[in-house]
Amino acid sequence: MTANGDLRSRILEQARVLLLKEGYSAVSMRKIAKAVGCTPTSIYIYFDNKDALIHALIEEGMELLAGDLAKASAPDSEPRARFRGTCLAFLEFGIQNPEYYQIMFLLHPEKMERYPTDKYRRARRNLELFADILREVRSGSSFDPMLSATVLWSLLHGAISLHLAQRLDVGMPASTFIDQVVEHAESMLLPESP
Amino acid sequence: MTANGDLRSRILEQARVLLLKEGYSAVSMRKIAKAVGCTPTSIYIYFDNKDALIHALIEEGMELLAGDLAKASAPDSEPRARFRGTCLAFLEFGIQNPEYYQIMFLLHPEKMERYPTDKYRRARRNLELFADILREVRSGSSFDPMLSATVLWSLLHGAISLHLAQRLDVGMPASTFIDQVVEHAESMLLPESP
DNA sequence: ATTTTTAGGTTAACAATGTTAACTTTACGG
DNA sequence: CCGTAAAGTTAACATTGTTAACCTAAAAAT
Repeated sequence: MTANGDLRSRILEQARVLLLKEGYSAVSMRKIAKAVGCTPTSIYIYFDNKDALIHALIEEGMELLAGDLAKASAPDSEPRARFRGTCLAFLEFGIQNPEYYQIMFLLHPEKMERYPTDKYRRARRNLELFADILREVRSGSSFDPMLSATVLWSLLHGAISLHLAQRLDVGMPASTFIDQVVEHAESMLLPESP
Repeated sequence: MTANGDLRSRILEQARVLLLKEGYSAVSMRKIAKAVGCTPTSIYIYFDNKDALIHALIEEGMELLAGDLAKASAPDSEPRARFRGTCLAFLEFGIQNPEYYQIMFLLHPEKMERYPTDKYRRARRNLELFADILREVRSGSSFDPMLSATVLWSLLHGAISLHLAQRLDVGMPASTFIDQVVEHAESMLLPESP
């Protein structure tokens, strides 16, 4: 049974498929086991518990997002366009990968309490990416780049959250909303301090 | 047994206590029943299912929030101060009532799918409140108040979400972050469009 | 070559969950 | 006093995450 790919990766694959196809609540140890073709207990050989399995999926998502952001923030264009592109990439990721985004950033804290905090260093890396661009554009003026990046992150995260939770007005096209969010984000580039 | 307050309100009360004391996942029909002193099935006489019970708690939270915002947006002060106060009130509500905020705005869509959309009219009412203040300050300039209010909502909601999920840098004081968020929110009042 | 250990996997079970069918009790109108 | 409807309970079902005990096959040790 160890012939065709190790069981661990097959478990992860089917968990991801189930997650993307039927949503988070449909992901149960028994369903994954059935899809993989093993027993539920076998999963516990490779993962301490369901949380650990979900965490592995979070890792996958973080990898994906990091790739998207790295591509968008490649330093081959003007900083302002790069800023805009990176914001858009983050928003796009959330909208196009709702399940990934959900388990990465929207899961109940109580369910994710056991998630090791140091794994979120990758998230911090993304924050630094935004801070770098802000620093580049707003050089000189006295401001805290990481603080501003966090506020920017709040805006983007909130926009994705509301969109995914379908709390936005149905009469408001998503693209219009996204455009407005990015446009507002760009106001962070202006060094106005009245 | 129908002497001391109807069972329905006692169920709600204990559900709220449990929610605030032990968090969402600790709220189970059996625990509520035990706390109230009835059987789990009795709850189903007054609530169709667990979701319906949670929805009733959401109603409570909406009431609370609406009260806070109404107080903060009372038209007895200057519009800009009112705007700042209303933003702060929303942020404070989320931070001071994490469990309420969680079930109101952060619950998994799949778990809340059955929540009747029209109940969120109260949330829309809050949005209109922000839109009104924006309209008042930025009168004249061509802009969509509801769209801007939604972007503002995204910022506030994202800030609360990240704070509640403890995703913010531990070295960053919450008050500093909140201040920065409000300060940035105020940039929406400036009619600059380059 | 034979025994022992160990890693990988299964069977069966436990406790907790939301929910429901069937039964009992209580109250009230005729 | 009887019947009916509401209020509440008992006992169960199906599903969940998780674990203890067992099995099995391969590798290591004697």
